[in-house]
Amino acid sequence: MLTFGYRRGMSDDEPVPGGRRSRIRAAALAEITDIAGRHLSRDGVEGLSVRSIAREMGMVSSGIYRHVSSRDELLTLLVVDGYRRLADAVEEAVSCHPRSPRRSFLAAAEAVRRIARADPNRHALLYGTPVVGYTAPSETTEAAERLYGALLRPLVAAPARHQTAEGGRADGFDADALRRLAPGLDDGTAVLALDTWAAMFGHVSLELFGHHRGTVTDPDRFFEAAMARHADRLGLTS
Amino acid sequence: MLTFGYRRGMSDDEPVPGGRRSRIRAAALAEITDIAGRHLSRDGVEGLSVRSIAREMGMVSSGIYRHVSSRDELLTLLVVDGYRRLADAVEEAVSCHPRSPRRSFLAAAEAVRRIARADPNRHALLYGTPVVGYTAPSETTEAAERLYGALLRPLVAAPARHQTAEGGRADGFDADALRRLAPGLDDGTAVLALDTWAAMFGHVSLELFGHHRGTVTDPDRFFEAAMARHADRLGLTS
DNA sequence: TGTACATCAGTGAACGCGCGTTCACTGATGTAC
DNA sequence: TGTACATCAGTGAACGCGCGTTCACTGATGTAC
Repeated sequence: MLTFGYRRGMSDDEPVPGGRRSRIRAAALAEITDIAGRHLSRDGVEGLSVRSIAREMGMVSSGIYRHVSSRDELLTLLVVDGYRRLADAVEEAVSCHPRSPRRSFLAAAEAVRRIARADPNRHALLYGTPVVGYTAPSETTEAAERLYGALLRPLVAAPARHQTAEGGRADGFDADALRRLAPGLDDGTAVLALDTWAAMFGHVSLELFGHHRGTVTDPDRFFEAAMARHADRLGLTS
Repeated sequence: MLTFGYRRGMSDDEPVPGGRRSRIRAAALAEITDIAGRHLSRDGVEGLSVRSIAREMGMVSSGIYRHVSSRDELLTLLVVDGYRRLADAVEEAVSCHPRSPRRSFLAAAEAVRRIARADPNRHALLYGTPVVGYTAPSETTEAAERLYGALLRPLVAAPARHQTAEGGRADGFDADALRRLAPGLDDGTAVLALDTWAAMFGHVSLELFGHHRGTVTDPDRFFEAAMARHADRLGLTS
């Protein structure tokens, strides 16, 4: 659908982007997201409140509702932002090794862990206990898809190492859904990828949520070695 | 240290176990734990409150403090209980297949997932986002050890499939710590076991926390197939 | 066996806290003619 | 260019909520002599 310049009187109530007011508005929303993000990092989701954000902005709590319709919308902003950060980091890591799928894969895994460790409460928002009473809107899944696409990219080059029937359907998953994120992925690699993700996010969450105490002595090395084994399993030799 | 029958005047302020009063006391604590557990299952940790438990017991909120010193102690009770349930289920699953390590392993994994799915909020208490402001006392780690011991049991029979230097220390973990839970475990199996756990808890958490939407079509089959691949990887053939 | 005393489970009121959200409002800023 | 009007970001007060924890107390139950 094509729309021309003349925007006045359109049913869409968003003001003309680029106007002074809308720039100020955008800045305010950015400030809210920024403060909310810092509160999330510091105190976790439970410490995130409309009132505390308003307080830090030097504003009355009800004022926030000019920019955000509810606390849930605040959460959505943060979730989307969290996936964006992860996706950025992984895309960058992958693009550093254009000739080596194995190195790309390992760098992507390290990036996921690095970002998570840098901000455990944000990791917990994405991969920990779902927030009660909050149901993530579709925006969040869309944000996540860029991350998963980036994680799959190095695997498209992986040799088929595993047998799976009918596009994975007989094994309980849908290879085509993954292929939509990373065209060219074969079925057998898709299922190993899902398994690798489970191990990857599993390792990171177990570490951050305190389950490695006593057995894992050097988490950096441990994770690196684990991911190297998964690279082997995926047949990523170079 | 030996103690004889005469307990009156001991510095220990616990009453003689078996006395009428202590039986009533134990029953009250059991009721509190039971109600707390039901509230946890229904509403998650955040919905767990001293006041709501008191309300359901038909008691005034301050009365709970006769039995439990703080909300945190309540959490500890529930965490310990959660590990106990898991450990019970896994031990039973393992003991069903005394001749087949592979079947034992698979049954143990299924048990973990079954228990978690039966009570997602309880799973989240153990393996989800740590509760802010709560630091788990050593009782909880002790309770967890029975679970991990049971999970390792089938693997003691596994053939060494992996090379690891110096008891795993060079790879960032401590094989001896695991051997304390399951004597006879070799280093190479220990590290694969940790990786399998990451994948296992990873799969379960990703599923329960809503990250399988769109890609996993049949979670039962998917998990079963994933665990079968891990059994292969561990060299559990029979 | 009876009495005096000690224990202690449960009461009721209070303290002090923070939260999300609504609503009528003010006053500065933008816009149409 | 000047004026009348519309927009809308931020205010301030209020509603109604639930929470953990303390503390002096009552009264039933146990125990020692």
